[in-house]
Amino acid sequence: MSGLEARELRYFVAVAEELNFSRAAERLGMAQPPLSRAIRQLERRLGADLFTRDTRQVVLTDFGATFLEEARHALEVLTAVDRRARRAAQVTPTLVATAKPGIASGMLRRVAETFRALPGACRVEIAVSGYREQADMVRDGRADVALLSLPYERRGLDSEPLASEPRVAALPADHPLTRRSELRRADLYGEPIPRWAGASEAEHAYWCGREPGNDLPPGPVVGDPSQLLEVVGLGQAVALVPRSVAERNPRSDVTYRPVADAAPYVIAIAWPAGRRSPAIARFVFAATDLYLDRTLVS
Amino acid sequence: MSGLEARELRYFVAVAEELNFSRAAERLGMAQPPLSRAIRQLERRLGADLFTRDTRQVVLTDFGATFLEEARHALEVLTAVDRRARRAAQVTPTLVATAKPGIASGMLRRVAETFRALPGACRVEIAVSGYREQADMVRDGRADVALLSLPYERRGLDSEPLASEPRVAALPADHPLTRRSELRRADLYGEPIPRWAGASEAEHAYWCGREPGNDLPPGPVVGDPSQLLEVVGLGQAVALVPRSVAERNPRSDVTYRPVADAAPYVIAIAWPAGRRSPAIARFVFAATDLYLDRTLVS
DNA sequence: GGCCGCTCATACCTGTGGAGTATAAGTCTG
DNA sequence: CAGACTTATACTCCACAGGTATGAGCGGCC
Repeated sequence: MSGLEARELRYFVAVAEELNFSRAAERLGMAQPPLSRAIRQLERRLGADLFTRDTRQVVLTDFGATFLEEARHALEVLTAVDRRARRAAQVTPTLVATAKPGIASGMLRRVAETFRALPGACRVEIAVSGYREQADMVRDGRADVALLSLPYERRGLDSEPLASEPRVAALPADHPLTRRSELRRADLYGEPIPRWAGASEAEHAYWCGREPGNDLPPGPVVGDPSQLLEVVGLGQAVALVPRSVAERNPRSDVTYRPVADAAPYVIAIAWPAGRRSPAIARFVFAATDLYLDRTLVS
Repeated sequence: MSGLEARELRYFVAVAEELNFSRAAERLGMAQPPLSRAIRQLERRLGADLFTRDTRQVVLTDFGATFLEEARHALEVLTAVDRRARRAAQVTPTLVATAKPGIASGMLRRVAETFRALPGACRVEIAVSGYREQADMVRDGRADVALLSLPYERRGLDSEPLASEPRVAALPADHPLTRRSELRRADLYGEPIPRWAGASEAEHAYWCGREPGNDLPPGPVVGDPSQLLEVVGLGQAVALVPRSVAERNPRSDVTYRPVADAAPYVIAIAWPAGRRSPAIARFVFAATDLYLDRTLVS
């Protein structure tokens, strides 16, 4: 009756990931028998087996597989709460903000300055984050707010768009389309388009300038803008990039052309869903006050 | 180092709600001293006090207040995981679906029928739910999916719009506007408009036919459609209602008129964010297959 | 085929720490 | 100032998380 305990979830996830009680126990810094017992107890409490195990191998049941997602989610929330609380508990409470490297870090600095000028503002720390890592940092509590670009994975986040800029096509310098001064999305259909590493279907569709669900042209997988431009320069693909990226990366082997009907590049501020602490609220206010409804100038 | 435990959060929330260690302990079915100790320990682990207490009264610190929101959220997720897991563990796994009473329960029955015809479908239970309670039921795990109407509180939910119908103005029979055969939103500006009990600003703005943030006319608070129509019939307010509500409620003291530019009434299917279990996926598929892009006929 | 190596389960023991009881100590009230 | 309320402290206790030793099932291998 007493409800799930976080410890049980941590144990279960470890076993589910290792699919081996001994290794999982080692990872948890405990012995194997109590771990086996704890899992049995969890199974009794839930009312169904999580694993089918013989002495040779352990596999998740269907029920175990769905419960694994649930358990991971609950633990993610729990660690995020823990991290944010520990940060808020410090003698000098610190708001951690993060942004994608590049343009947004300039925006972020300015938002942070505005925030610090507000009454009741606290210390702000700007955390560096890898490409596309911002949303995860907010979700797992390593950061309180993030500037990130659409379309990002919104699950578990509240957000507010701040600024946008048009996207342009990056074409190999000798591509036939460079003869036109302006393109439309449809002109790129059929061209290979790079896929961002780890991008979801919806994100990839956005970068291709298409609606999700359509067949998407295959293309090389890239991890950052310079890789992307390299791939374009080599003639292996075409791509849609924010105009500011184009302006900061003039290359003789890449030609940029406006795309009239491409959805703009949007930068939004995001924070943990529903967690509008005073500090976060003030920071979001500072950001929207500075940028809302203004077009991003490169 | 070992991370937050659910038990600690339950204790903390109980004390924060009672603001009294003895009563909280009683509610938790335990004695007061261990509860005091547990809270002290939690405070040590987090690194700051949650309460300021003298022997006469207990009050939340600022830190405690923000942590209360966090703790409630984490516990909500945890209980939801628990409830869904226990349901999935049953010998006959059962998907629980809910909807607002009225039109949607008809839709829900049909979606459930379609779902049951799919290969691999499980048992479906249709849960009754109070007005505006559907989203909460999904969030706290009492239901797996819900049919609800926009704009609902999206936090923690994924959703897909299913059907829509136009909204019409409900006017007192002797109101001057009844002389016109069709209205526009602006015609209602300045009229008192009922406020749904518990509605957020954004929701209220939708029911007023206005953008959020504008000044909203004050009006009586109502809890269900019949209350709302009563208030309109008495001449105390005007309101926007879905056309089907108008058709099912002919009243001599209320006159309905189309409103050309009012945002339509939208019914969506919602499920726990990111938790796309096979059963939920199939149910959402059944719903979109039946209704997507069709206009709701009363 | 019998041995070995690997797994998880069972049995039993141990110690930590969560929870109980009794009581002190503080503060407001009449 | 006594009494009614609080929460905190000091202890005792025992449940249960966790450890150790060992059994038991299943393959692979010489």
